[in-house]
Amino acid sequence: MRATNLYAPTLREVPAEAEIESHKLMLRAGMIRKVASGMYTYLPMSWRTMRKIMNIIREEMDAAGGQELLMPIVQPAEWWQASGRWDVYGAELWRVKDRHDRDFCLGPTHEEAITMTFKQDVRSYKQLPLSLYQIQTKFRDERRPRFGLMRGREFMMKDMYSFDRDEAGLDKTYQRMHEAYTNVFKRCGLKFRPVEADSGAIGGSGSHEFMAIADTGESAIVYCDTCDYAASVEIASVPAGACEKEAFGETQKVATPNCASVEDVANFLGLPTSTVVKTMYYQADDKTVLVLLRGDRHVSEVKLQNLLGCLELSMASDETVEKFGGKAGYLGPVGIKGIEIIADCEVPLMYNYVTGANEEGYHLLNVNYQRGDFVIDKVADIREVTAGEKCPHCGGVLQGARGIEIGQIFKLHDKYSRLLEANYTDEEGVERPAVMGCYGIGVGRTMAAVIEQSNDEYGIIWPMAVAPYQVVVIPVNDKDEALTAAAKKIYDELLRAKVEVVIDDRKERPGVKFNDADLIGYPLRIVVGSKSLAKGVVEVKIRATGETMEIPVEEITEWTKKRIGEELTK
RNA sequence: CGGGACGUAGCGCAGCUUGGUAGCGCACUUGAUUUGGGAUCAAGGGGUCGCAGGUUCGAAUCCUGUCGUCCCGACCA
Repeated sequence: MRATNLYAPTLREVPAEAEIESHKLMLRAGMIRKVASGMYTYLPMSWRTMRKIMNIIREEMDAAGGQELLMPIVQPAEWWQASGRWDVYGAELWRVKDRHDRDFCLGPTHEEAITMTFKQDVRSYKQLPLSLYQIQTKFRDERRPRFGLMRGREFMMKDMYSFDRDEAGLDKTYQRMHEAYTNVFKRCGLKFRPVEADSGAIGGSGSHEFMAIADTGESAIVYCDTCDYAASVEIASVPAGACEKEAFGETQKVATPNCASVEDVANFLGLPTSTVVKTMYYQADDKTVLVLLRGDRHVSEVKLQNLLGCLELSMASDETVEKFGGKAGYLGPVGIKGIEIIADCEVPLMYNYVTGANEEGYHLLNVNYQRGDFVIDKVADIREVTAGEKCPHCGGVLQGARGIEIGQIFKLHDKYSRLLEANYTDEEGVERPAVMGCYGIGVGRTMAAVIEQSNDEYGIIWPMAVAPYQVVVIPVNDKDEALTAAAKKIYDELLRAKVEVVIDDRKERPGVKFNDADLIGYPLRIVVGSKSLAKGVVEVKIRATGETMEIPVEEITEWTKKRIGEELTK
């Protein structure tokens, strides 16, 4: 490709809308342009990379027994009503009507669609197991699209669905997909970790998220430094440690003016926040519950929602709180009746702690559940784990990190096959629902994650396997005919050798070409200059390491092919 | 959905407080010189100031509404 024809409109200045490095670089390198919030046009450079990532995914999915198909983006409302998700999915489901006023949605995922496909044609255990996948545009009307391709409303996703006869079969398929995902992300050059995760609105249990490690990641994870345990903080579970036994102190009401937060109270009383028990009212669908937690802990709303089995969970309003006898900012469990009280596992083990007095400006000291100061209806693990705690598997120390969720695998079991009646007949002639799994990869997000992990002050540093082009050839002076002819010859030879190469034949000064080459991130740069040419060599620069070397002109094609081969098998 | 901010040329911004008919840098076009890390000079082109009302002799500027965009939070495969 000649740079004079290449549609890669680079920018010197960063558009004001971009916040994180991958978004800025994709805009600056002329890879994407925004159409509306959360919707982008993929210009040729990003689409080449997207296609490479999709092909890596295809190869690994096919190797793991998958077969590619393509379902419609638009799906009838009836399918979603049948699975119950027409109501459950909420405002994120992008609903549309046709001219007859019939309801449809733009597919955010395809469990219903694939299950309906399956049930049309699969009858017998002899047809199982079966794994089907597609790579397709998905729509989710996100509340807050952000960070460019990281969280779009329209995005590219690979989604695979597996059908097995039983749980044992699903376990095998799931494991195989776990390995396939590991291969995909390795080949993309990512630093990543599979973590135990919540299965969310999709339903089912048993799930791993594949997290690309990056400080700008939206998800917090913990991982063990001595074993392979890793989990999202929302779901990570560490057993509550017993507290040192203390004698019950006498409960006292103390004035704590203007101390409406745990931190204020602890500072005011000169105590650590871990000696406070905080009280929160949550609205779970139509029901209000009271939640108790050690003062320095955070509620995992995921765990709480799973415990309560509710669709919507949010903090209750001040009016609701007061209806139950609470006083916002000074909440406590003592004397509260008529509401379910849920305590995190740590709370019943604590002694002599501080709670609100349900009276503005007052707290209680030396409160003890074990003495019967208040009641608890349910004890459960409802808190987020923090870095520094003990690994639940091996006792090592948990480390904290942030990650970009680039893939997730779920065990769906028979949730959809039962609801949509996707059954097969076994050897005994008994009809059984197929046991399903689903496996997603965000293609654009994977591309963004690669950039997020691999860039410097000059631009993108593409791993060879996903670079839009592998090599750029830069003639350094467009007036020197011998030089441009030599560059053209090298370019033609590389093309013949099936190298993905761009020649920067623009009438620009060398500095402009070098800067664009760094910004776009070609893994290899071949510079043809008059001084080196006089010596019969060209200069090669490796983008990733910055190292430069001189290669004789007649060897450059072979050298380049060899180098690309090495990079691709690394 | 709650909180905050911003919409002026393709991009980055100034002008708005104190109303007088729009400006800077980059990019773009033409010519000349220049050619190993974002050149120089000269001459050009490009904007219903997001949109709609209102106030005023006069609105980018003041008022009201509306749409869009971004950030933080909540939420989310």
